[in-house]
Amino acid sequence: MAYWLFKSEPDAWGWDDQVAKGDAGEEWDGVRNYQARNNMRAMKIGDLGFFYHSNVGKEVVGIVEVCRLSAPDSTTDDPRWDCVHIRAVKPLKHPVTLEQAKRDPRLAEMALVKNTRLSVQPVTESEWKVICELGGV
DNA sequence: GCCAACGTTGGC
DNA sequence: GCCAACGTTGGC
Repeated sequence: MAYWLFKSEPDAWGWDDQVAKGDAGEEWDGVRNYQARNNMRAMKIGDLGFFYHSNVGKEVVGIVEVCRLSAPDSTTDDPRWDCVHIRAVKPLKHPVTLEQAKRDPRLAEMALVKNTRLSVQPVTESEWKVICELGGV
């Protein structure tokens, strides 16, 4: 079981939009970055991830699950890009802000803190537990 | 709205 | 294969 983090600007695609898709989930399209794509290619069905709101909120708001392996991105004809589908699992009781993550020494090495521009990131098991703890899950 | 950080592109 | 120019992301 691996853990991940998905970033989205809530104005474009937010947690509420994700929840509205229900168990069917939704294609995580639009990624045009090799590192992010490679992370998605490494995902397996059932892997869990955090749903992070960038720009507006700057906080982890929920937990999602990978429900379809990486496949061609329907928003482009460029064969280089593909993406997984994810579905909402549950919200965090208390969203965990970027500020909180920066303040917690246990999260100092987290990609969210160190590599702010990567839109799909791996999360270690210990980081996962810390965020869940802070989020009241 | 600005700008720093970073990734990608393209000329050489 | 290097590196300058450019575009994009995302925090502030």
